[in-house]
Amino acid sequence: MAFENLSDREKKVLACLISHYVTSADPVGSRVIANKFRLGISSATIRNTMQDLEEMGLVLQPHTSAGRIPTDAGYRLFVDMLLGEEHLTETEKRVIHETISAQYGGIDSVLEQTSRVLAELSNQLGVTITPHIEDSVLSRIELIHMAEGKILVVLAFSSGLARTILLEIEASISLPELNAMSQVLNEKLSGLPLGKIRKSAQERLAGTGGNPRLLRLFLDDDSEVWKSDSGTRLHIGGAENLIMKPEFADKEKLTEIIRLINSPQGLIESLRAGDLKDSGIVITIGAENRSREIQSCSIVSASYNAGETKGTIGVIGPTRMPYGKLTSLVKFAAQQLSKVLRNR
Amino acid sequence: MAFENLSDREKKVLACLISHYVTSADPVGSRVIANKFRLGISSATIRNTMQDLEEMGLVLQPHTSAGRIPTDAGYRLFVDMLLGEEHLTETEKRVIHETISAQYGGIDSVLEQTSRVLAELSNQLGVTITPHIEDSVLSRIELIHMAEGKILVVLAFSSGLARTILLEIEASISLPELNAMSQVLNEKLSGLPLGKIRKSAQERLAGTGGNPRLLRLFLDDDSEVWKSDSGTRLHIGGAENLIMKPEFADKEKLTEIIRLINSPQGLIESLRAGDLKDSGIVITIGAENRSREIQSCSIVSASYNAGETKGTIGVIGPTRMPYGKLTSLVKFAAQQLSKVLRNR
DNA sequence: TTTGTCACTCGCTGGCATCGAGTGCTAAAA
DNA sequence: TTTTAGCACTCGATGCCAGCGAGTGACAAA
Repeated sequence: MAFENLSDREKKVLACLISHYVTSADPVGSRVIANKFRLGISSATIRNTMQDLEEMGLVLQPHTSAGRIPTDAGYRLFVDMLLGEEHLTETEKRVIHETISAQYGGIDSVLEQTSRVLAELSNQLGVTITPHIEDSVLSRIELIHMAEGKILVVLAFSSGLARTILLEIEASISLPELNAMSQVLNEKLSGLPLGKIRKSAQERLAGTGGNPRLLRLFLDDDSEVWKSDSGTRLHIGGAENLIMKPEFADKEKLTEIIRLINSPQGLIESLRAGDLKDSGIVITIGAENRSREIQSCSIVSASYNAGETKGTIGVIGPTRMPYGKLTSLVKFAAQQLSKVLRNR
Repeated sequence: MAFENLSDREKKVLACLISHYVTSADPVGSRVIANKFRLGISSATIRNTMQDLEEMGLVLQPHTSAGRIPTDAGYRLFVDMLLGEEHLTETEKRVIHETISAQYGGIDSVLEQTSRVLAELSNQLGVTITPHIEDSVLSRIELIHMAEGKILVVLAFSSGLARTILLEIEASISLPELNAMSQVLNEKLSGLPLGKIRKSAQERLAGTGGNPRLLRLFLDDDSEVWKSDSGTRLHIGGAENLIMKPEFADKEKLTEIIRLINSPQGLIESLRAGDLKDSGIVITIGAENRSREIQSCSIVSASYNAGETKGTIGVIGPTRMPYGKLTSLVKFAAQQLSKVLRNR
């Protein structure tokens, strides 16, 4: 759709309408725009313009004799063409900085705090995903005998990330066997990215001897050890922020989104979807989302760097959200996060 | 309060009232009880009885000319004296059994599944806490060099539980130094329960030499390594179940409880409180709860065994809950969980 | 092309009467 | 003495209706 031929006035009216609707949550009438934004045109003119916008599918009337609200397409146009950068206040920057940096306890703790600060400052859902280790390079693998039949596998990645997997094995494994296996794994696999290891472990480890039962745990294509998502964690903060929003006055809707929060697989995909395209901010509006349950919501997300790999953070809320503000927020938080993780 | 002198009839009426109210959520009138439960007495008699119950503070009227609803004290009496064991259906037992047993991926995954199945079968919040390792005996401690300035500490407990802590240290530590420290720690500390280690690490490790910077990480009273709660995790399932309950029609209430779910420290304490007293089922009703935010809710909880230590599982919902059913449910789930964890 | 004006639409609000579930009380019955 | 039937009364819930007002579309004037 070629919306470039929107007149200047049409753009302005759309922008004002969205800007007002985002805070009021009520259909916006021509008079409100005329009074609040002083565009130098009368409400009657604005009415005509709004009629045009409606024909283009950018706004709609919930019912006759109501004001207009933006459609998904309206938001899209706004985000693509009309979005002005909104700066964060110094206070906001400071809060983000302090929250994200002053952390002990590893990356998980940092990400949890980040999701909270995102939620708090946006008054939406704040979401963070642990780094996607698919392309992370394995620097070292350690096997530790925990108890009879239990082996702890520690994967250390050159990005500084660690992942532990507890394996269970029926056979009893002697310490020398374990050490031998550990050495073999390091020789054959370290220096390779995890994704490659998963696909080629079978060939690379074939014929290396060692305890066959133990070996088998590392060979399978779907071995727990090499699954890149097995340790992926999603932190979600601010679920309470959604409750008060009029969009979720309907309990069915609320139920749906709360359920979504608790079964995060789909959400992880939705959030990561943007990563591939771009390393900057990705905004997904309403029905553009893949999973049906979230099609009345928008996502503003960005990637952060953790060593050589990337993770995703973002904000989720109803399509009626302050895109400009959230863009700055998410961008700044992602930068801070990358900075903090680099200094580790 | 001596409620033993309740007449047989009063007990019956209270039990019927609660039983009906639990499913209807509406104040229960005398006529409903007379018709539904066929006690052989007229509604007028029941009215008189209910008046007596109200004087005793066991039921109350939300407003004149409404039926009665149970008070916290009413539920308490019901739970203590009138609770009949309600058996689970075979289907329910099977679902629990299958969900809890067929699990890979360590105890965390099992507990998460457990919280979900509890939520699903109870239609309330299902909650599980990881085992309380305060009294767990350390069987082995391993130090692994992850990256420059990063050391992974692996604690293995004789119960078969493992915990990993990522430490950061400014100094660069050589491999021999690390191994030496590891050996010292094992010699001095293994065989001791974690709680004791925390209190006495300073004395026990004094004068053992080794890299002082490294050593210091294990000496502090509040060292991350020995904190028994640092790895405690709370799994909560079924938040969506609460939304539809009339008790949470008030958005403020709902907000409060959702917020509680996301900041679980208080919840952990509330849930563990019962553990100390008893190894069986603990039922905490309404205002009996410590933390204010949860005083309109009840908790049905039980301990499970994980080796020599214990954890807690439970169900949380409005005081209007089917205590009999939930008791059986939580008890059975705890048994299954203990069984599964023993076979690991 | 823009603006002022006006008739019209339609959701929202508040008042009012009605309904009915449920009670407490009293007097009769057991 | 205890239970029951009957009855007047309370009070929240429901439904209806009128009035309000925000907002529109259309049209004629600027």
